[in-house]
Amino acid sequence: MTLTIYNSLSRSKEPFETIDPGKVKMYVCGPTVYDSCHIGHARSIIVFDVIYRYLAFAGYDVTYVRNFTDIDDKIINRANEIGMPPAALAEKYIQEFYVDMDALNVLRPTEEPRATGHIGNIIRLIEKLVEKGIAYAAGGDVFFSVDLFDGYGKLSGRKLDDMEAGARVEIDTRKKNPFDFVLWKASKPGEPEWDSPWGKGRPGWHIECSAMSKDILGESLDIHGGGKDLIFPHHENEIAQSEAASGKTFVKYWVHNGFVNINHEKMSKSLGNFLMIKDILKTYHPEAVRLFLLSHHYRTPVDFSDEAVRNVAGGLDKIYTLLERVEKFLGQLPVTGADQYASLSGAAKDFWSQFTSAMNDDFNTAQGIGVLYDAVRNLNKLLDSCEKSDSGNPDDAENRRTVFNECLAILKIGNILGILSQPPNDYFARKKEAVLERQSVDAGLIEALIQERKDARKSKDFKKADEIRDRLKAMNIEIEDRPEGTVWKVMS
RNA sequence: GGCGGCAUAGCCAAGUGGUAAGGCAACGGCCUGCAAAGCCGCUAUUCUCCGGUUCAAAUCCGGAUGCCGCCUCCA
Repeated sequence: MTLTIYNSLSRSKEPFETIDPGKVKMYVCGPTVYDSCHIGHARSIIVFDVIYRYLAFAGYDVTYVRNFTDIDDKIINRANEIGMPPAALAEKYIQEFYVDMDALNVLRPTEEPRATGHIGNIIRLIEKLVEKGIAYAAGGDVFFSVDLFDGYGKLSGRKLDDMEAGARVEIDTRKKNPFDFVLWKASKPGEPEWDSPWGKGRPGWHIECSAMSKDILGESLDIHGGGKDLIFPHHENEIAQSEAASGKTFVKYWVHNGFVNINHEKMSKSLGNFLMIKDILKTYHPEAVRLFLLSHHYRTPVDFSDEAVRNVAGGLDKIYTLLERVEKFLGQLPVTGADQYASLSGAAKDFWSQFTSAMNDDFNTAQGIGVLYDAVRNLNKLLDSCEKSDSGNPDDAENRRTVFNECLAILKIGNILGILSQPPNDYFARKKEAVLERQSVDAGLIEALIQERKDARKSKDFKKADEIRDRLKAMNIEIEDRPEGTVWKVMS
């Protein structure tokens, strides 16, 4: 089955055919680095991280570019507020961005250009537009003339005539059309500035992406992604600039992810309900955040609530519990590697093929996660029968092969989704640490209580044993009496 | 005013013409000293409502209601 992708431009799913066979040129709008990243950034970046992983897995040679907008009004304003040079502020948040992304197990793109590293290219692109008569200078600024680009509005479905000029933004009288947007902005005293044919200034937001994508990927891209809110005006303007300059189709597939709401409300400054990644990760395991975001189709809105994430975190525990079980059974977990796909057989192969079918249908990770849980249940069942010597396949070697295979399929699915990346012990240990720290509970105390309970059980004092168990439960600690001894876990 | 989206069980959520995935929660069973974990079973004759097309509709078309987003920096 071939990959189909929903294209915002045609508003329909289309078969994915790359410009150059076997190669994918993908550009995704990265953050403007003036503040910490919030859960909305996380969704966008995780969605495209999974798309990147999947395309690479599918055998494409993917060049993935994600930029940093490191010069912008917001950065300058914020820098002035706190009395910091704009460049230093940008650098600070770029470093913070990497901390968040590494924590979320996001792969580094092929290239991560910064706007300030492409000023020369940006100026050349603007010059080209001015030469073509599509852009015009006015008092140190340069504007793009939307009336002179025929396709303006084709991505967002807007017609210039239908839009309310000046409805929410003051009309600049120097503009020929109120919807003309700025390509180059004259600098005010004390602001970061670069020399240009129009005087000292800095680039407008939209032109940065057009210039950087062109420099690194060329005039035509396969995929351009970003949040839904970027469709207008940002991506509409990118199309206008790039296509006006090159005369070629800028992007084949426009991919946009939906928003994250918080308790049914949009994140906004006025509500003060921005959830920053670094704060969320204090409470939830990063893979739980990934699994939560990916359990909704990327184009639909997601409502973030503690209850919803906690439910998903429970599901992740379940999968790691299985991995722990497999590790015990096999001695070690299978290692994922591209060459091992061929070895998948039987049920493992079926699950894997169901997963890729889901992914081939416009990256339907929600459906794919359903397959993952099916595979988990199946493998648990198999281990149940393996552990009972009187039933199941008596051939131990055959059982081990099957367990290995099915576990490999699960890990491969996890690898595409960017989860199940840790040894189960580390996963549970990390959860334990987080909770113990939050509740200031001592692990030694827990061990002591478990030992005390063990003694009580040995002497058949079940009343006392149950009391200890209740006491641990009150501490959010759950215990399991396994054949090999009692283990404890933190409840999600 | 213009453009667009969504409505599926107690909750979350897939499913875009062939007879309702999955997760969480609840309940019954196996297992267990009792639990937990795991497994099995059970949980939507039905997909906001009203019409229409079709042998066949949650899926397509028309209408109604409700919720939401974009048009301003925004992932």
